[in-house]
Amino acid sequence: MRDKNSYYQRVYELVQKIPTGRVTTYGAIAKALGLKSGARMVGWALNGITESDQQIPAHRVVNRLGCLSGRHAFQGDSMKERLESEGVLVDSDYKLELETYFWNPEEITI
DNA sequence: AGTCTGACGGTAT
DNA sequence: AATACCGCCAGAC
Repeated sequence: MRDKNSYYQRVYELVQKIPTGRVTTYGAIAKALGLKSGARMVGWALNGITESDQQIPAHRVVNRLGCLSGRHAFQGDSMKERLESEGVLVDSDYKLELETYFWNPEEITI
């Protein structure tokens, strides 16, 4: 098993596996990685991404409320813009229907 | 070296 | 049902 040293790497890989037009939550990622409550660490890992690493769709990662908690790390509403560009309807309050767009990261663990 | 915060989540009150 | 507090790991001050 990967050492927790690769924790960031795992988060990046998982996020890159998020299908277009789909979103996931920090908790789901943390859980998929085997952590119980490393949701904060997931966000921390994504903190080193930002749009500089646009190859990593960090904008597809939202909190369990379906709110774009990390939109502040993007320039203005670039996060919302991208999601809408992928077909994800984002509410005026930077929220979306998790039930509709939620993607389970454990799904690829098959 | 110690303390606090941080792109969260769950449990307790 | 809503709000508050605690827990997780790592980094920054």
